[in-house]
Amino acid sequence: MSFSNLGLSEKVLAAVAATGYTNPTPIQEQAIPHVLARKDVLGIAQTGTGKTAAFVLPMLTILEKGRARARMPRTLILEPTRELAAQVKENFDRYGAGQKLNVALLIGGVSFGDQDAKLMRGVDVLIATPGRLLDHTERGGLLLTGVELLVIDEADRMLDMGFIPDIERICKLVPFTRQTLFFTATMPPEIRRITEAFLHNPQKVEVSRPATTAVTVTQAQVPAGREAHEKRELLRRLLREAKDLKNAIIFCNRKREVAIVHKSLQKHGFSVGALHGDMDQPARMAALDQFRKGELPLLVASDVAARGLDIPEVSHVFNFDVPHHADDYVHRIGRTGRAGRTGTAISIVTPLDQKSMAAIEKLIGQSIPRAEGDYEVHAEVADGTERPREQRGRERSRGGRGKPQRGERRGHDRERSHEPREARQPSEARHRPEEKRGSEPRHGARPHANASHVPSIGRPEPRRQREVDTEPGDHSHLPAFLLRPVRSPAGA
DNA sequence: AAAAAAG
Repeated sequence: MSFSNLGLSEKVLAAVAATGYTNPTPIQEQAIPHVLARKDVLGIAQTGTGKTAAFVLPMLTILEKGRARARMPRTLILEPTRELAAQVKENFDRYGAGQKLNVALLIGGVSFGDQDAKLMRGVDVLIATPGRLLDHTERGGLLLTGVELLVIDEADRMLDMGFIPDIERICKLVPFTRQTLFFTATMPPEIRRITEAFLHNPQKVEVSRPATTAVTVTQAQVPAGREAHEKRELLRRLLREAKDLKNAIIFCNRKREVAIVHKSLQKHGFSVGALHGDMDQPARMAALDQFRKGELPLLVASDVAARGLDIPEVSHVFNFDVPHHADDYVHRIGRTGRAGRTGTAISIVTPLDQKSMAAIEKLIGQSIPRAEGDYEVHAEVADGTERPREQRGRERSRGGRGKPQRGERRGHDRERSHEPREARQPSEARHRPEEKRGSEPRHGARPHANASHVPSIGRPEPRRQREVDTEPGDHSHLPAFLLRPVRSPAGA
C-alpha cells in the first residue's frame, strides 16, 4: 500500500514524498479515504500510530479549494495540551509548505493580540486548546459558524482533564452540518456518549488495542525506599548504568517533584531540561525543543508530556514516581519504543507503589520484571570483565571514598572527560543533607558505571584518568553526553 | 493524588 492511491492531491503527495515517507500507517490507510469522502470518522488509535497525519493530509487536500474569511476559520482542531496543538501546527507547516495556507495556533500562555490579528486575516486551519479558544469566541474575535471540518483529538484525555463541557460548548458553536473527525485512544462510557452526540453515522477506524505496551519496550521495576532523596540517588545510578541510553524522559507525578528532580540532576551535573504545566510557555517550548533536537538528552516531565508528544527516538523512559493511574503508565512508556524501535522503561517503585504496580501489570497483561539488587549484574564493563557485585558494593561504603580499581576505569576515560564540576568541588555535597552520608545503595550492589552505551559524540581526544574522584556527592561517572556544558551557580 | 487549561 502506498500513499498514492488514497485519493490525496498531487501537492500533498509531493509533500509527503519530500519528507521521505512512502507507506501509510494502518490508521492513515483506513482514515484518509473516509475523510476525503467527507464522512465523519471515529478513530480509535494511540498516539504514535500516525494519527496526526491521518487527518492533516486529507485536510490539506480538502483545503486546496476555497478561501478563508476574516474571523471565520474553515477548519478547527481541538487538542488537550498546548504542546500537542503546537505539534499539529508543525505538521501543517511541514506538509502544507507548498500551499498558501493560513494556520493559526490558539493556545494559552502566549500573546492574545497576535492571535487575534491572525484571526482577523482569515485562517484555513485553527488549532486550539479549549480555554483560549473560548476566550476568543467570548470576546467576539472568532466566529465558528464557518467551520466545515472539526477535529477532536485525544478525546479521552480531554475527558480526563475535564474539558468535555468546554468541548460541548464549542461543538454548539460549530455548524451542525460540519464534518467531524473524532480521535480517542480508549472508549469509556462518557466518550461513547459524546461520540453519539457529536458524530453522524461515523466510519469507525481502529488500530492497535488500547492498554497495550509495545513489544519492543523492555520494562523493569526497581525497588526503592520511599524517601525522595533515595529515589533521586537511585535515579542517578540508573541513568549512569543504563544501557544504550541516548536520551530519556523522567516522569514525576507532581509538578513540584519535577522541579526538584530537575534541579537535583542539574546539581549533579546532568544535562537536563524540565517540562510541566506551571512553567511559562516559552520555557515549555524551549525545553521540548531542545530535547527534540538532542541538545538536552534528559527531560524531567509531568504527565503533560505523557501522551501524544511525538519525540522520535526516546531510548529510555524512567518513572521517578509510579503513576497512580495504570493508563498513564501505558502512555508514559509509549514515549519510547515508537515506530518499531527498541526502548527501555524503568520504574522506581517504593513500598507504597505496590498496589499501583499491580494495577499496571493487570492492565498491560504482563508482569514487569523486578530488577532487585541484580539490576546491575547486567551492566557490562567496557573492557569485558565484570567485577563481583560485592566488590562494587564496597566501593563507596567506606566513607564513600573508595578508590575505584584502575582496570575498571580504563576504557571510560573518554566518556569521563566531561566530569561534572561538582566532582572538583567535593565540599558542595555537604550542604545537601541527602548527600551527606556514604551513598551505599539500599538495594544491592554498587553498579559499575556502564559507559558502553555512550555514543561516539564524546570528546575525541583521550584523557588521562583522574586519580580519585569518589567523594560523596561526586558523580563523575556520567557519560559525557549527559553532562551539562554549563554550570549553574553553586548552591543555587 | 495530580496534572492539564483561561486568567
